[in-house]
Amino acid sequence: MDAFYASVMLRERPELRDQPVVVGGGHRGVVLAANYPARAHGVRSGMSGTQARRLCPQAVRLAPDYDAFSTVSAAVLEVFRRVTPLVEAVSPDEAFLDVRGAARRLGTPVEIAERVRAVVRDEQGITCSVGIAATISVAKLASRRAKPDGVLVLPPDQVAGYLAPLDVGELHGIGEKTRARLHELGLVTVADVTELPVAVLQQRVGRHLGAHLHALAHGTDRSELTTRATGVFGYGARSGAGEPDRSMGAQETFARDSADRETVLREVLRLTAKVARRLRTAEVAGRTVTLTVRFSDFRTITRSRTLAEPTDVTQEIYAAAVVLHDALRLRGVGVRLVGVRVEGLVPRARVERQGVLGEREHGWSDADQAVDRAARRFGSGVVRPASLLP
DNA sequence: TCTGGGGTCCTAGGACCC
DNA sequence: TCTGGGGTCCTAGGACCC
Repeated sequence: MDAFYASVMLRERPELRDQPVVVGGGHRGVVLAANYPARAHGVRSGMSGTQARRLCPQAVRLAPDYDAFSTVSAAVLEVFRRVTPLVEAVSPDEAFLDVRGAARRLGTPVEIAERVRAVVRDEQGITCSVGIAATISVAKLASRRAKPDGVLVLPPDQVAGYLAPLDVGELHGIGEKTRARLHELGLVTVADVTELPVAVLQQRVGRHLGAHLHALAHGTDRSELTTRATGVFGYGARSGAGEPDRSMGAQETFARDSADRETVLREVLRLTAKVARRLRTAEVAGRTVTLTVRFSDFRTITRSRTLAEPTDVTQEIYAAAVVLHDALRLRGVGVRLVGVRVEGLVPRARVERQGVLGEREHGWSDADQAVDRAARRFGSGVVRPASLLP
């Protein structure tokens, strides 16, 4: 989707279309999306709201409507799945489609692309762009270059010529750090990389990255899709397609840094409850609990603990998080953000709970389930720990 | 009033096992 | 005068993506 979050918000405010509009970027926040007029002023998603306001003070700032994003995201994913079941959703607003099997039914890739674009436009009122190629990374690059509202095809015989003059940083998967490192090595363009044998690349940047970089530069990275829909507002898991997620987590930046243990732990509990609920909804449980703490100076650490068996129980995850927190002995250190993540997820059906002698017949797991039932019936947040009451 | 939140994958060292 | 080699698991950090 083109400028997804901004485009969705502008459906309700069409009069703002030609003005610079920024979604998100409130107090301590970053820009979720900027429409093209705002981008003309240099505003980009991911940029701090402060910086965006400096670049474009006249921009209209809209608060994100996550319900709308989630609805549109699911609808667009459905449009993709009408084309092919081979969909790899990479984010709420983007996916790879393997259309090799759809040709006889739906026509050439370009015809399929135009059809998808028309349906998304007509049904959802937003525009999107499509890149077509034989591999993931080249398709991704083509779609970026097709924006906004366009289609770009890169046939295999044109890939090498197209990639050659580009900066290595344009390759999908080569970020800021790796780009800088490659530049230091004298590898500035994709052509510079293709001149080197894979063994030399591996020797210079490491075995894995070297092989990956070599494939990216030659346009020969993977073409098979993973149907796991990661972090896409949970729709992948809910639709039952593909593998389960590998981890689930939640984190939040405080409105003001806090050095108070009770305040920090209250937030940890709130985040834990949220994550545990998502685990239960997805019918998975996890063994490793990771606590993330970001300090006032932005230094960020993680501490993790692997339990004897997977859990989806709020109090068990929270207990682990508290142990991790207290082991840090923060005492008066300013905390900017805390996060809780559960990894090593397995389907709950596969978890055999080990009985403990003397254990109560009913425990926290029953409490969680009761809370879940109440939430389904009366809305989330109707039952919560007393410490989280306002 | 600098710098969000959701993820995946890789690396590297140490413990542990055979 | 000694301490191999292969594997897995755990932990912490970091790069990257949107």
